[in-house]
Amino acid sequence: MNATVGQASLDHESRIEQDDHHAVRLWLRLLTCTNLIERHLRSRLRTQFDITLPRFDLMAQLAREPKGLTMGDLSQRMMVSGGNVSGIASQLEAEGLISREPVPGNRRAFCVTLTRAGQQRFSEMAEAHEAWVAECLGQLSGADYDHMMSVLKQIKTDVAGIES
Amino acid sequence: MNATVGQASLDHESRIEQDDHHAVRLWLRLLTCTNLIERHLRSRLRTQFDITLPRFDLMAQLAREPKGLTMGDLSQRMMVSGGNVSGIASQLEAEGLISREPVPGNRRAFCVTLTRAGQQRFSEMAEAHEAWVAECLGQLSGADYDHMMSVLKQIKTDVAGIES
DNA sequence: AAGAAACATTTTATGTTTAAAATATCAAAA
DNA sequence: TTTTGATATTTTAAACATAAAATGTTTCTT
Repeated sequence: MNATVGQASLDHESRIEQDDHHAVRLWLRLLTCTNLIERHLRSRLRTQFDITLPRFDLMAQLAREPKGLTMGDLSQRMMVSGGNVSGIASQLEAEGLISREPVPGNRRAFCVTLTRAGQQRFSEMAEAHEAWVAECLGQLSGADYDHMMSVLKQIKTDVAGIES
Repeated sequence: MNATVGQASLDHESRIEQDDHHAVRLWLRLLTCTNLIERHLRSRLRTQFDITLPRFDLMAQLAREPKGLTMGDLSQRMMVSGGNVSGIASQLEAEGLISREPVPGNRRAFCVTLTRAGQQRFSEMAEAHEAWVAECLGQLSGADYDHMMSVLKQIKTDVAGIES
């Protein structure tokens, strides 16, 4: 009894294990893809603009918010630790690409904005960056694109819902 | 002329720009999802097993190849630099979880394998790890799963095809 | 065999990232 | 007021990551 190993004969427990394996396989592929693209973008940013991905990322966040962001905002949006933002911002400030000015009503916070030079520099990089990303993901059909967006949104929700 | 801004009236150039924006949006969502999951797994590995993700990753590669792998193999499979593997392996070796033995026919290479303790330890971690991943990705339907796998495969191919 | 080239790994220097401790500020209650 | 607790940031220490140089081994050519 129970000698058949075909898929139809799998008991509940085995099916769960099977699903777990599937999930891991999907996770690994997801990770590999993301790493590949990230590595590609990182390398292009370095060779073409002599900038690192984290620095570009910080500038991108600021470019979206002309009124500026606090260090904490940046940390949250970039999903990295505060100490990390602190270091990256110091460098960008030293290069004159961003400015950190005190917030009138709150002496704890800094308001970080792109300087004029930073805006200029970023707009050049952003155009190239968009093209590089399109090179990586532009082959997808509209349907594939929509499907990915919706599935990823669900994953995002699922993960956020897990109690830590 | 050309006053209409509806989607149907977009010229070729605008449509390309539009697609580029779409690609960036998909890329950012992909990145966010991956980071969320990676962060989650990293944190669980630390709290439950007091191990880092790179160390777990190295052990996972070895667990799949009972005959062992060389340092170069590990570097390639983990997609990190050789020096990096060297450092991580040293630590795992010091903890007695892996062993590095010379290869009979090739005095340049080392054959890295899990020790018995390493196998034991890894199998405990792997079971938990699978469940955590399933927690993140297990809500997807079979169709969603298949679709993701195929789209990600295509992306992988596309990116690999870009001349660096 | 001798030399050149490729290979496998480690070491070194530099930089990134995180968690946690330290510093300083603010807001509200006793 | 002053204490408490929350907030915003920086600093520090440890792990991780890369590139490039150094070391030793193998293979290929001549």
